[in-house]
Amino acid sequence: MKYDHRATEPKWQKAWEEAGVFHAEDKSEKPKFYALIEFPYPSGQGLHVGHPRPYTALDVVARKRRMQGYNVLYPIGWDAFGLPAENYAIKNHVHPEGITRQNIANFTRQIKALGISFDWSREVCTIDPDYYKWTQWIFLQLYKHGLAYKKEMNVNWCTSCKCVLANEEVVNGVCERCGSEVVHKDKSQWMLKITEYAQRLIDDLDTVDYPDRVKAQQKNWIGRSTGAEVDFATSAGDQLTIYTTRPDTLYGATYMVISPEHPYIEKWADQLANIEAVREYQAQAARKSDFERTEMQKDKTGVRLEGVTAVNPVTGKEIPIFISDYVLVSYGTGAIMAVPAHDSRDWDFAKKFQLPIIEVVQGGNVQEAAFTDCDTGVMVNSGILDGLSVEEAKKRITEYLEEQGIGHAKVNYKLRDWVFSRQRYWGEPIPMVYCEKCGWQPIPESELPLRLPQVDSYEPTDTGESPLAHMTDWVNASCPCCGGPAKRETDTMPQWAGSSWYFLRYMDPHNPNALASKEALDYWSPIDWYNGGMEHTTLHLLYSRFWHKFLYDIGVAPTAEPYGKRTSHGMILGFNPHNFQNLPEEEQKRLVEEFGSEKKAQEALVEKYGEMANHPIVKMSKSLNNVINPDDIVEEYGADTMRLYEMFVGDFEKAAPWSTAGVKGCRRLIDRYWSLREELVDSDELRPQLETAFHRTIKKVSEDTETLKFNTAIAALMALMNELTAQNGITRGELRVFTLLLNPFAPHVTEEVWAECGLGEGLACQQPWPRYDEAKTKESTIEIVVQVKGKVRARLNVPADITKEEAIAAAKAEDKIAGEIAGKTLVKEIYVPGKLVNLVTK
RNA sequence: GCCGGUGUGUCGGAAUUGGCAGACGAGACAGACUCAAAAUCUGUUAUCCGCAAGGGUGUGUGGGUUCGAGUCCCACCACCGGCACCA
Repeated sequence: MKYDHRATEPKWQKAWEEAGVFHAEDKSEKPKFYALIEFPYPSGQGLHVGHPRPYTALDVVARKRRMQGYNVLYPIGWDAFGLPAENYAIKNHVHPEGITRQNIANFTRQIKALGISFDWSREVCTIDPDYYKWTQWIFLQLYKHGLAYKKEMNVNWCTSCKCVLANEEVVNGVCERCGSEVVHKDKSQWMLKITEYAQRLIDDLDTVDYPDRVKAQQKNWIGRSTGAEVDFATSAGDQLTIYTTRPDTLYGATYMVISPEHPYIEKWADQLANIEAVREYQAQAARKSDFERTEMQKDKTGVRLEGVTAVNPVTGKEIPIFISDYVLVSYGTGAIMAVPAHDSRDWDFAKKFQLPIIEVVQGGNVQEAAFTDCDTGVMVNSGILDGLSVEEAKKRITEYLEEQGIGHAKVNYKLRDWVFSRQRYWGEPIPMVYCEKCGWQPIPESELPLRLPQVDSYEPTDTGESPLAHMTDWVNASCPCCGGPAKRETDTMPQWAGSSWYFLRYMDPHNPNALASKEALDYWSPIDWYNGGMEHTTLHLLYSRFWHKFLYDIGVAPTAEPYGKRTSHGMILGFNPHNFQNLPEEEQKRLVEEFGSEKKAQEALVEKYGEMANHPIVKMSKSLNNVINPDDIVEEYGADTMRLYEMFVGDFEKAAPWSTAGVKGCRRLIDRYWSLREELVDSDELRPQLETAFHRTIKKVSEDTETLKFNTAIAALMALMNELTAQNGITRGELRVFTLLLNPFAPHVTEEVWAECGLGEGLACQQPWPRYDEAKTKESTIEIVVQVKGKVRARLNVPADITKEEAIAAAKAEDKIAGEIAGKTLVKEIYVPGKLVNLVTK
């Protein structure tokens, strides 16, 4: 009888739910294990085949942990505020909450059909007032601790979303979400002082188990650099302070540059002979979008300030000051000393404006190009620094600046404070009111949650005002301080707010008095294993670490870091139907005939479909018609097959293309497993000829599931299946072990076999995980390879405990080897235990 | 430009970290079953020379270290991800 997944899978899903086997216990003698996946945004498209990959991976781990005797928390929830729902709602004149609830229902159905062992009793949803009450509460704590402030800022503005963006949300000068142009606008915004945590966000990476690429990317984003601030005297009387990472090159500073937004320009306006030209340049710079600015990178522009000059504090020479947009107002002090000899940007600028280039570090030809090497050069033309190395000179000059009181060592970060308000409807209201008399005031905690009001129109406005601003009933409030009239903040929080702490709510999801009880937080923290996408490394992952550190500082969270271990999965991609390699053979032939060669044919495809045609594997998209719907796979092959395939498709950490042929291979494993029942032998033993294979497989599967090598774990199960098929029949004991090993990957069919064959009491997923005996993973006889001068010349079957001398003697005695080495001098004999003998002759 | 990563059969990918390259799966080919097809089962499947036994070559390229290199070192090429006028 064929395995019928359509009947079997829902049956067991229901059985698990009724038995409540995946509920985490609040109080338990067992050790705890908290596994977390990034909770999904419930989009209108429904589940993508990419979603189940991380869910299944941690499900395998969670199920195995339960079998190993852990109290496992593996929760799920919804990151449900967000722009796509809002935009869809606007377009179709419906309320975003309604369609979001529908999407959640659809996601729930799809995820449940996969048999993931989530604890659904702990489901959380960021749009529930009971949930966002605590998101708002955290905001109030941040405010009370001086970490949230409102400030007139030059911010990123997405022209399509009509909304400000955090720096982390601007990618290559365009909006991370919609790809539209990002321009700069001055707006008053709520900001969170993530910069206050910059150093700790770097340092504590040493205490957590994250992939190196994640740590590197976060460090890179935070962008710590060390250098010095130096004061330059100016003819206007003001000190102009600059930041440099190369204080050693101070003697080579031949001019200065300040950013177009630098406040001194206004201050000096009266003294500037060419103020019109300066103003014109400022206006130009302001008009440029981020995208244009990066495009123009190489071409340096600027205007010299006529009427004000500075003095190099070590050479005493008078030097000019320029404004240029290659100096950013938001980094350092917004002003630099320019050392064209040793900085390529300054060099470009100096060449263009014919400024002097003075070599202060020997080792290059500074008239040809800037010499930026810090490791080899020796200081010259540098007074007290002459003869020193760059490293020594940095130290010496910083001491000197401090002695003279004109500078000091300084650390800078690229990280900026987090722009936290959005001019949109569908987000958590910011619990603040503005009173003419008292300024910004937090609303009392007793008034939380501050509910998002129902509105008729929530279209974003071009003026940059939130749609909530039209809701006068809601906007008008009283000041918690003086009782007078006040207005509510009408901007809402960004999507990243609710996801910055959701993992704490899972620990105690229904608590009305706190975001979670102290006992729950103490028991479950930290998260033992968090898996998520690389795309969140400098967004969600960084933001949530920041919030968690804050909650730790105010005594709410018990650990300084939220996640003990972080892993990342690769995306599931699709085949590009426009790439030559993916075309049907006949079509390939036809194109080669038409265009002359494969290369020409591919070029023609690029001509027709664009640059993207060059990539054989691409993201799935509707327009390419290569989207796979998980529902179809579950329907046709079953959830177990889907799960196995997602784990088997390739290296978990790398992107992998979906292949329906590959899915069939996984279904075959299930069918072969299913048919084992028909030859069941009533014995609890592992037969001797299979004992080693079983112990090895238990070891392999146990280990590989800990290190994300799900693909090789499944390969080991397939290999064991091949060995089983080669034997007649299968014992009850063998089927029991195989069933338990396969259970975390394919929970439904294994549950069915467990019950049908009466392999034990209770559910398969509640059995103890199989153990192996290290001694039994080794064969009694082994095959060793005999090499002569590193080339394989023979193979020998020998006892596993053979000594070096015996092995070499056996090798030499072998006919073929004897012939090879006859008459030659043996210069070396190498024996690698259990592996090989290598005889080196001359 | 800077940081991180990858490169292995027709394809997805293995290789206990320096020790038999190509596990496992897909595809293809052949055979069995079938009136036939599908499904299933059994074999073959890196490549070159050879009837065969056997031998040569082979992990992006070029060098090196080593008895031995996919793995380590140096240089380079290609691709992917992140950052990017951050002083």
